[in-house]
Amino acid sequence: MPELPEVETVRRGLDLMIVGRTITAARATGARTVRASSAAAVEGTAIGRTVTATGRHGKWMWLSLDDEAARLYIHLRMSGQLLWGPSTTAPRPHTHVVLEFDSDELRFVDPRTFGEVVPSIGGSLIAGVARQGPDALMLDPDGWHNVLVGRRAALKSVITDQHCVAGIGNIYADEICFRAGFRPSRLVDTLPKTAAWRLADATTSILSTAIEARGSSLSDEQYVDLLGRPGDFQHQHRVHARAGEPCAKCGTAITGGRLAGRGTYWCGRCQR
DNA sequence: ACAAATACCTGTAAGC
DNA sequence: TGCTTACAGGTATTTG
Repeated sequence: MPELPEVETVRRGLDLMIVGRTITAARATGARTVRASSAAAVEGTAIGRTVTATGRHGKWMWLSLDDEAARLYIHLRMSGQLLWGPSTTAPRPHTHVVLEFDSDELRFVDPRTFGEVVPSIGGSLIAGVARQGPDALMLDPDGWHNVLVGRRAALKSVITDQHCVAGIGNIYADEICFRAGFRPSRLVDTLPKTAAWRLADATTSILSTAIEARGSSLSDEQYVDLLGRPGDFQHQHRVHARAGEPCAKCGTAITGGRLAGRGTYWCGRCQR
């Protein structure tokens, strides 16, 4: 599922492929994908404009366009994909928004329609982005202290809450908890004073390594990059979806369970 | 004010 | 074989 490393991989692809190019046509046929505004608003914001830059905060990414401080914000949620290729490529089911760049096009494909494309004009932040906590890659130990202080919920619940810290989802939360040595269910107000340092180190290490590996693709291959290629970081997962396998550090079988309704994995010996 | 549960979706896989 | 059910999970909303 697209979390910060997958979104960043797609954003870097967009940087290479479409910055400097002009949108010659736009079609928004998926009503749910443009539910925050309308098909006309998305198409009208896009057509005729040149992409000047790309950006990302947490799991949101955007295209900056060349006048009126216009932007197109994109969130893939769980099953969303952005795919780039020649306009002659066969159309895929569940294609909800298409941006044409002469003979190439960018397609937003999303079977489960949780994803969104949101236009913005005049430099105003859209609501979904304005509510986000600090980006997970921007947090130092002091920042982590501020995320944790005053909270009592389970650690995994806090670090997957985008209002607290943006970009970490179910997969990377498990991997970060493992690297930091804390159980996902550990209540935040029982953490030691070193927790902010350990979480800062674990998060920076896991996320930056995952970006280098171009993200994680699980068995369903829901996540692929702009050119349809899966990522490689799933081979470096230590706990996520590895119930019963030996822990890489101590050999104890990895435990699988549920926390806050989500599949959760940890080592009962290395994580406390 | 905070935390837990639920709704929103479709494709896939397991169980009977 | 074919049906039903559970599960996958991000986030806004609802409930506790």
